[in-house]
Amino acid sequence: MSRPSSSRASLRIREVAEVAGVSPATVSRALNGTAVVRQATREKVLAVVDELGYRPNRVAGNLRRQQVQMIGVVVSDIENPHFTQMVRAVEDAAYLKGYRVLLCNTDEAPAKQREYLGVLIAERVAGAVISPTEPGAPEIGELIDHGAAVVAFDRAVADRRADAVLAANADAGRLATQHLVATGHKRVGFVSGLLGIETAAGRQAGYEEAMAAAGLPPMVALGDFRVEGGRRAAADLLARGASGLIVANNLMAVGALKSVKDAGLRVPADVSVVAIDDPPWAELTDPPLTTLAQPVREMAVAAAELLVGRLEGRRSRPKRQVFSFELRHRGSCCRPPGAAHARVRRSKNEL
Amino acid sequence: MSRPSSSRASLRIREVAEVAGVSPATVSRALNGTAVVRQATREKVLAVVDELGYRPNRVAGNLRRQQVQMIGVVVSDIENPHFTQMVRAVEDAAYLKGYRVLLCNTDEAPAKQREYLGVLIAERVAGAVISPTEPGAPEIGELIDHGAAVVAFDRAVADRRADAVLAANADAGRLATQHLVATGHKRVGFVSGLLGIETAAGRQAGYEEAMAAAGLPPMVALGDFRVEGGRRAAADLLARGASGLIVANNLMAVGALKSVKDAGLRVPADVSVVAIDDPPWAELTDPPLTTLAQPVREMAVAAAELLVGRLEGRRSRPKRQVFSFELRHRGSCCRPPGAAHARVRRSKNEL
DNA sequence: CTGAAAGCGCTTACAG
DNA sequence: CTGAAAGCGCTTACAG
Repeated sequence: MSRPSSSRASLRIREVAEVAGVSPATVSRALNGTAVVRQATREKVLAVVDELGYRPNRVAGNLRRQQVQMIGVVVSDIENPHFTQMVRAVEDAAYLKGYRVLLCNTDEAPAKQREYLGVLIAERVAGAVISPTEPGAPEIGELIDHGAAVVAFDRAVADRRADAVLAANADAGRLATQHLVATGHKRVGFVSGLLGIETAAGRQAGYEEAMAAAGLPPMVALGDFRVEGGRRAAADLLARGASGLIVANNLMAVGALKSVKDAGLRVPADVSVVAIDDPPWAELTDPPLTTLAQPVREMAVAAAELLVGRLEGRRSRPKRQVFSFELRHRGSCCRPPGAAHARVRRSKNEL
Repeated sequence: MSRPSSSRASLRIREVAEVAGVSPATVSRALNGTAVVRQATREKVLAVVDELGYRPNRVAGNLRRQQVQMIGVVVSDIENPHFTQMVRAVEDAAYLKGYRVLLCNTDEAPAKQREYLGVLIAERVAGAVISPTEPGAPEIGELIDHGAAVVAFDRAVADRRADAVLAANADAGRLATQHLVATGHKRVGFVSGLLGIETAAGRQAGYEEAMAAAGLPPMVALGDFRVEGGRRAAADLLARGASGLIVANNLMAVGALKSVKDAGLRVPADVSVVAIDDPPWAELTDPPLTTLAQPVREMAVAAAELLVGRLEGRRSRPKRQVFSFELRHRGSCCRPPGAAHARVRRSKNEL
């Protein structure tokens, strides 16, 4: 049982050494197990450490060892369930390996990304998982120059030295489109994400390709990967007569569902909806949402493993892993309202 | 425009000083603005810094300054939307003040909490926002001994020197109960949280008090604050004939809704449900969920402000702020099935 | 197996 | 306004 003195806060390794009757070097060795220490000496030291409540100052250790057991996680917004899951999985893996997680939200703002990357460089973190807003930011290369292991998540980075864990975004757009087309839809609208973001562009490209292959004209409305933009874009597409909606991410799906309701329409009777991303609430909506799910957890684990692999010194050429989406059939798609169905129907009541 | 040399990674302040023709002290002063530097000198220094791509090593600075601009955020699980919101709001406030956020998930495991608190002490963080799993852990006091500002969030800590931002949990239990009782329910069940967690205990106490005041017998089933425990506990209460369910947190609400569905019952026709916590998906469920919402964002901002206040040196006796819940009427409550209604009704279809 | 000494890369009294 | 020197608290070659 430790019974720390009240002044433990200012304790340095020297005090511990004096009390234990050894040198600071021996205390360090006993504590870190970095060299052989006589059993009795070690026990004495540890007893004194415990008794005094000594807590080695890691900041000093980090400087001396030229090593910081910390990794940065850079995402647009941890409140996006996609990134929440990712961050959690990375934290788990990091924790097991003795690394800490520094959380950085960029809000898709290049300036904020740059600033946070600057912080990661300055703090000399051992590595970073980055879902870049600006994939070509020079700070990413700088971070790598400084010896950090970098894994791009969701979106590639320009620097070729980084590992990457990506999802097959074009496939997602294509699969969603093919699903709606096969169900009988001809007027399939796409609620797109922020222009210039790789995941958004890929998903849209897959959609356009599949529409072209089906001989159908594309209908795209620009969203912003957020709830409100999704609502507006979906409203636009509904006004243009879309009977099926593909929504490029989970936040915009919330907006799109609202928009359908606002228009007095019903899912799926009047409008079929497929969302890309599979948030935890997809099963809870009315009706449950058909989605294209990416294996976020697996992807995060892969990212963490790539990172830890490099942190532990395994060298190899940069790796790029691409994960597949999976269509999860739930209740938000059916045949479009045709001859047998009224085009627009009022929702029964709002409750 | 900077055109950094390829060896910028190993640059130290000394090299910069040599190139600029000044001493390291002057470079430091020019960079930090901690003392007056002649205009021309400063410009020369900054030009060289930019040209060489010099990035001061913050680990060294932290050690020298005896100050780390980092705060720890300790929660059970960032995937719980309640904590996701909290962490995000704290990160925002921290970012504005120049502090970084170290993310710590404890999974309600005292051992993990202790280990992470040990990390925060060792890293000599400036402060921490803690939603404790073990409110009496000695590491909390140690952290404060080491000069860190500590704010307890959601749950109080034993150490009296910490600030606290809490919610009126007993009120939440009471309000939920009174709402169901006023709606006509007599068999109101309570899906409780983990025994020993303050928020769980408070919410349950409010429920029991309100039931007693209404002359009704309490019906409690033990959950665990997670989805699966909520499902089991709700199933138990339904089997015992509950017509109304109060669920002690948002994760268990997901389980409780599943459980109602599994039993072939419908919300609210057969069973009314009130959830404590107001997750983002509460509006999306079928029907939308009536909840007791706490102002998480406001609470997180309050926590961050208390923290920053102490970090910036404002001393005062520990503060304790208690926030109120608000009943958000949505669609998951109505009169219990009485003479006019069949007790059990099959759900129409599952789709 | 252990200690004395150097040094990680900064910042900051101190002196001028 | 600027520089030389000390020192933050560790860890680790080096010597014994």
